[in-house]
Amino acid sequence: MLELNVIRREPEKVKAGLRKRNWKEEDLGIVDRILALDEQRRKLQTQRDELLAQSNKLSKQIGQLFKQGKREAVEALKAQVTTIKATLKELQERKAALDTQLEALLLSLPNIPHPSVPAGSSDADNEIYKDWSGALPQLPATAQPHWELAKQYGIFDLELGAKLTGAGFPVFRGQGARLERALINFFLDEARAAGYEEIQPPLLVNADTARGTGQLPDKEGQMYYIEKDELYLIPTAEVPITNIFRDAIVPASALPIKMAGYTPCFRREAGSYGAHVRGLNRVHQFDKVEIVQIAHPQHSYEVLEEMLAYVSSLLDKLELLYRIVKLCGGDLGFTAALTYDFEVWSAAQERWLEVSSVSNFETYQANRMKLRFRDGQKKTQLAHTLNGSALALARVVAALLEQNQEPDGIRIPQVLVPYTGFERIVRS
RNA sequence: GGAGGAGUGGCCGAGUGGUUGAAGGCACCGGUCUUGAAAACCGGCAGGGUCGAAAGGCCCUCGGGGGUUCGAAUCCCUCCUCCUCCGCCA
Repeated sequence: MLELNVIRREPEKVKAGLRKRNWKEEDLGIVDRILALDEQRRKLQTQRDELLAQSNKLSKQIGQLFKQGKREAVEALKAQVTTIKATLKELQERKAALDTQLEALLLSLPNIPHPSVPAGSSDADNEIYKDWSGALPQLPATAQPHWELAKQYGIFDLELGAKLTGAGFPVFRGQGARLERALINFFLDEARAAGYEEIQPPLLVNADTARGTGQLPDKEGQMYYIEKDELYLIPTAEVPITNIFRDAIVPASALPIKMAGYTPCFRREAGSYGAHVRGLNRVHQFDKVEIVQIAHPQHSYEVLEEMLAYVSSLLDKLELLYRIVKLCGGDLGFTAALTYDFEVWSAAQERWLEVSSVSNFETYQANRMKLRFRDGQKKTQLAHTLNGSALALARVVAALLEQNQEPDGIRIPQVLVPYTGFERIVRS
């Protein structure tokens, strides 16, 4: 949620941000509507507060008079307060209505893109931030996409998942399951070495938590919802981990706070069709290690760089080819100010697969969560939140399988061997 | 799931209708003292909204919501959470 005082102070900047997100001119009026509502709300509140002050004062007097036993005076004042209360009730109702309206409008406003975010309407307009420098490898003509390899080597089984649950729920088996577990452990160990506290959060969250990071109300349809208990399955560990600090005030000296956690992620997303969703390209449940940082506003972009370097180091260690893409205004998520995607080269599919998304949300999430820090004096200030996948497993597995396929098996990157306990995946 | 108990500021804890946004203690911050530190002493120390150039004023918040009352941390209703016992269970 954008800060109201930012909208008050710089409405034009907010509108410019919305334009970058390709909002139509006629929709920008929301900013003015918010300002108008805010103005009304403040007026109403001033009136209300004055009446409350009067009534509080009279009530205190009544208390004193009562002690002195002045019954008639008490009755007269009581009548006065009752009159005030009647007016007050009406004001309260109007204010509550305004508050609700204002809140709804504020929730519907996305974050303002960082100045460096390129213009554009779709992923085709994203800027290549760091390209793969070498030549893309040519696999032999016999090379298989990962879903074929999965069948040959018994790595995962989507049909079996469909039997147990439905489409998009892979069942990993044998060496495939061990590879999955190896990657999770590798990523967690790396994160710990980089100074992240390991977190194991709940996989189900309540509405307050889902709202805090911005999944509600914007992306309600993307989450699985358990109606009976009013709980949501997490689409990413970002949600519970960032919300650890919801309604918290931390000392400035504690920043940056670094946390990492492994969780399965659940996505209902309708998705597209065809080859782009085959195999592990797009599934309803996948594993991911997420890194989250809570940073001082002055340093959050340095932190973002640090996170980029960290994710790069993981991909380097896994010997995967990747590039980094800076998302354009049209592709940028609702809550992010700046996002870099990491895309890994899927050799057999001859396309780039997104394996990580690293974002700075500035104060957008913090404002919803009331996540603040206390600076030098007494004042509290909203912190910046950042997160990134480090990494999303399913697609990393897809790329690893394809890139490392050899006639007699699939080679495991050196760094993973201590985790898998085997050097090759072979036909069973 | 059943029965009982409890939820007060960063923590402990007093407070059962009238200057209580809340005693006292701990922690923390500043100061005095000290060569320095500790101890002792003095002072400060909730968040938010709103008005104001500022100083400061006013309003809201004692688990959440609603109600009774001129007035509620204190009474009533409801929901949530935690604890104890029983049941069930990985």
